[in-house]
Amino acid sequence: MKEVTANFNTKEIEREVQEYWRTHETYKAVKQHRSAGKAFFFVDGPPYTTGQIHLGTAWNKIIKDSLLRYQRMNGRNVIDRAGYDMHGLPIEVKVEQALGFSSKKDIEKFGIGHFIEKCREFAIRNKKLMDAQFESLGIWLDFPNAYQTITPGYVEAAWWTLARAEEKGMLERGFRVVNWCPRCETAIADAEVEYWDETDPSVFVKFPIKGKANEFLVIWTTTPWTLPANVAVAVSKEFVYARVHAEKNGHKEYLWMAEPLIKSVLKKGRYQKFEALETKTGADLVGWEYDSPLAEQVPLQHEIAHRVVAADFVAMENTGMVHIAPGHGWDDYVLGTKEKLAIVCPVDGAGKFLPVAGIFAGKFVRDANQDVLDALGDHLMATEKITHRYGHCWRCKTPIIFRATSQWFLKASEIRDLMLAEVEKVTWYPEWAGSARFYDWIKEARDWCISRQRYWGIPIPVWVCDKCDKYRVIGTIAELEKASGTTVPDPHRPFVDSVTIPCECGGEMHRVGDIFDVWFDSAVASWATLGFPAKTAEFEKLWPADFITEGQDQTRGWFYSQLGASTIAFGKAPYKSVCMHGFALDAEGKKMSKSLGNVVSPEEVIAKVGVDVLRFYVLSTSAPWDDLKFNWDGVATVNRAVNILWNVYRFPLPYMILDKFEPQSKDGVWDKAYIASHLHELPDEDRWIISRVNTVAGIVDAATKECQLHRATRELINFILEDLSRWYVQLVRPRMWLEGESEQKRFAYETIYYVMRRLIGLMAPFCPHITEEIYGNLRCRNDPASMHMLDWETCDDSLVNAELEHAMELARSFDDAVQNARQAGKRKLRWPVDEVVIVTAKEEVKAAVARLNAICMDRANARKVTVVMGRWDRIGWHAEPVMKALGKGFGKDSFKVKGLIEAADGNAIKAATGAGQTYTLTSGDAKFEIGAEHVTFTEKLPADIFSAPMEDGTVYVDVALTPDLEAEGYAREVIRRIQEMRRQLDLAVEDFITVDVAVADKRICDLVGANWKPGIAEEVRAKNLSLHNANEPAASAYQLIKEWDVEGIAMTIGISKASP
RNA sequence: GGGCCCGUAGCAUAGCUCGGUGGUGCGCCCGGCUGAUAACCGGGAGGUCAUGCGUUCGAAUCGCAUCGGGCCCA
Repeated sequence: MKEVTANFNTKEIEREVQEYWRTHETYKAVKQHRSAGKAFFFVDGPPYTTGQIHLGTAWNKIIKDSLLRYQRMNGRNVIDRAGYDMHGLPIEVKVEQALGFSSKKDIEKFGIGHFIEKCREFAIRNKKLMDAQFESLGIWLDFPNAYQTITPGYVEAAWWTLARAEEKGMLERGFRVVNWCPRCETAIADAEVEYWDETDPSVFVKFPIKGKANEFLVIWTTTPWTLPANVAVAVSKEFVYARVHAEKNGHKEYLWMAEPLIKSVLKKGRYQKFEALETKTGADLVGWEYDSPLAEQVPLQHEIAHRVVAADFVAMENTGMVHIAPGHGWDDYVLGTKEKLAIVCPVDGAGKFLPVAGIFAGKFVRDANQDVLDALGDHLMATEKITHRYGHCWRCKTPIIFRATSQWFLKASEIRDLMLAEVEKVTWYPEWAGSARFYDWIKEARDWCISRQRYWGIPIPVWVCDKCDKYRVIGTIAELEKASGTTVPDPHRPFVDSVTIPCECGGEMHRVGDIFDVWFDSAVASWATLGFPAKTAEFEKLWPADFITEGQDQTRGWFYSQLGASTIAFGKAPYKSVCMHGFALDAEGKKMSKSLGNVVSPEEVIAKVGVDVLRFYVLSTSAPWDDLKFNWDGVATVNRAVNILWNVYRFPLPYMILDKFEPQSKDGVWDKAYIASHLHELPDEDRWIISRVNTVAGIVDAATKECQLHRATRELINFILEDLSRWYVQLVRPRMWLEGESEQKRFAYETIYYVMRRLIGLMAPFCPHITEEIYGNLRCRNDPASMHMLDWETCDDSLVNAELEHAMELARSFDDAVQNARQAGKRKLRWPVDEVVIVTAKEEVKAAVARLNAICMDRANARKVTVVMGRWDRIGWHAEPVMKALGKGFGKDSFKVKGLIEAADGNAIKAATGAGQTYTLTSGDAKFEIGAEHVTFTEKLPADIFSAPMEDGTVYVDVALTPDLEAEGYAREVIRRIQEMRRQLDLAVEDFITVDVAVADKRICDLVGANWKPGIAEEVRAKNLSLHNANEPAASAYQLIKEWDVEGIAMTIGISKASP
């Protein structure tokens, strides 16, 4: 053991500990140590390689690390491979920006191969940056061996999974409407669409009814550019529609729309007169034919037979008639398929109209809105603006469009029930994350469009014959090599694009151009990380995962994508338990974002308070599943608690070292059995703190098992502050100062040692650095080299004494009350008091005070601490007049009587009225008879007695001084000042001094001199002490002379270090 | 528009499952200790428990509605 500095420098300690771990390969050694244990298969949700971790990412990994360290200490062989998500559009967009590209044409010109190389470099560079950031957080995951979604083996896992989907008929090639980003020129998943407000046109358009002159259907839309793709108008069967005769500026026409909406629509169209002529239900309208108002300008529209159809999604708003373009809307598409409407999409991947769109050809769709309105001419009935929520591409923020294209789908909707059944088998923390949130999300599951028309991703392993259109899904690289007769060194684009497979029909199969949705990459992580399908042994042994934990945003993300892929491939959930955690927000509960300028980075926190404090803070400040409102005050509070831990640890070290203390050990290994075998000899405070640390261990263990990390860490912080620092250390201090060999001191050392070892064991999963540092200093010669190799210890019931814990709680409550009462009586703690009395009705309190009497006396600085059951006879009564009764009984003498009652002996009045008699008050000649109705009583304390409530009782402190008490009080004042001066001279604890004390007041001087000279000399380690009455400073030359004012008495004290 | 979570002193939170005088920490004010000392400890002030309605003898807690924040969805 060595002494440690008072300046608790977390950063320095953490740097040293991490350096120690590095040079001793501690992580590896710990893994080796647990390698024979039962496996605990954890799958790291792969962060996307953006290069910069934020507070939320740090929190995520801290939760993982804490729980995994807990599992390791419990003997589990933890599969802890880290992972990174390294493909996808976000990286492509970053690289495009770096290269100054604005469209896919730029990429194709640059060369797909070159572009992918840039993306790969970007991903790998960022992965390395993030490795370092995670490791600086003390995260013990296998980073050097992290799974990366870009490796051939990983790609193969995705291919294999798709092959299973095809086998089971879950893969579908479909011409369907998808969310489409016109800038990225790719389909994007529902999950990749972000919504915010956009302002768009809101227009009412007249469609001429076939064969009826001057008669129209009125529809409403916010996307005029979809009108060139209109094929139908939808109505609700139940709604009532009306034929309206409308007149505007002398022009008359007939309009059809939902009857309840006539007024609002015609007002918008600025019609001066209108009149409903007849009504029909929607069902009656079905089958009506109409012409497109754009037939002239758009050749495509000539081909289409437009008609009215019924749909259940039509709402009673706008006109009650909905424009249907099955190529540009999801509902439209579904309806179009059902009604066998033409599904037309005259828009290319870049969002520009094709030649079939006639006059609009080449125009970008959103720019074409005005052109369409112009082209509508008289058919445009009204136009205004509307601001509504609109979808955008998650990466480039471009407003999306809906576009019917040929895509690949996994039929997730067909396995919905199986997924729901699997979700119920998973253990969720908290329970509602699964039963409510995730469950509801899966109920809505739609087919999953997995194809993207991009470059940096896992190529979809589907080869299509250019002759017979038959397709084949390739499951492994070996299979591809065999089928194609080519070696495949890298399964990425563009290389795989050039690999062809001969078809049975004699034609040649080419790979489809698409890559996977990047969410599919991480979806296969639980088996890809085990090297499956190339290797199967580990998979068979370990899969599915024992545990995963991620943020609540992953409900729709990784929790779902994994479940979907796994249910398709294996028919079951890929994880057994899931902890869903919250989001890291700023102090106001707002999302941290660069634009708001409220971002706090983990580095910033670490720079101020260190890693362990950050870890302890994020774990203790909120429940994992609640959002974390980051707050610097909270960080400072946790920092203080950790600092107190450091002080508690540091405090006994100098004494232990001075006494060459070694804890009981066997063969150089700490033997904690000492505590159990000596328990009955230990003083109560030792037995109490031993009991407490075990009780706490039980709570921490139970909480951690249930992912209640906030409860575990709060319990620990509370133990450090309340039990250790504020109580045990205060009680045990005098025993540290005992000279020479002493059993009591030895007990204190062994107890402190035990408690510290147990405490750092409990804290190790959460604060791995400071616990390692303390352990490194405390450990015995042959103890394991690292704290993290020790086994987890929960509560040892044989060391718990609930009765003693409760008794001590009462003693603490007593202590608080005494301090409170002393404060009221203005008697400092340094001054002894004669007696403290506790009045209580509870036997428990009496027993506790009897058992812990020495502690109570010491804490109260009292000569006696006694318990009175029921009522203490020194408490008197004070009578208070009841004016209402006095007025009735004494009339105009009331006020006189009031004064008399207040001045009278309350005890006497109470005795008389309590016995049913009256009490006579006299004033001059007047006599007044006081009855029970005239007075109420309050307690009256004798002078010098002050009280304060404690748990189940009241504490009374007698602060009256006797010469004896006064002598000790002054003696203590003198001692304190000499000690203060010792410190000023920077003397060592064991140094001796010579002292001269000149006291200006003769009475005080004699009082103290009579009995206290030896006591003072001993306390301050004085070889010579002279105490004399004088008004002048002592003449002799002392190293330090100071004048003091002690409670109004002038004293001059000189001290010097004595020669040894 | 829908699902889930959250709202308790200046700040951060416990209590809510299962109704019975709202605790704690930080900060603030006052004090103590002085062999943990740039440390430690005690006391005090500070609350419409987001708002409203309801159930109940009694609601922070149960129900409904509204408002605000977060995540997700349409």
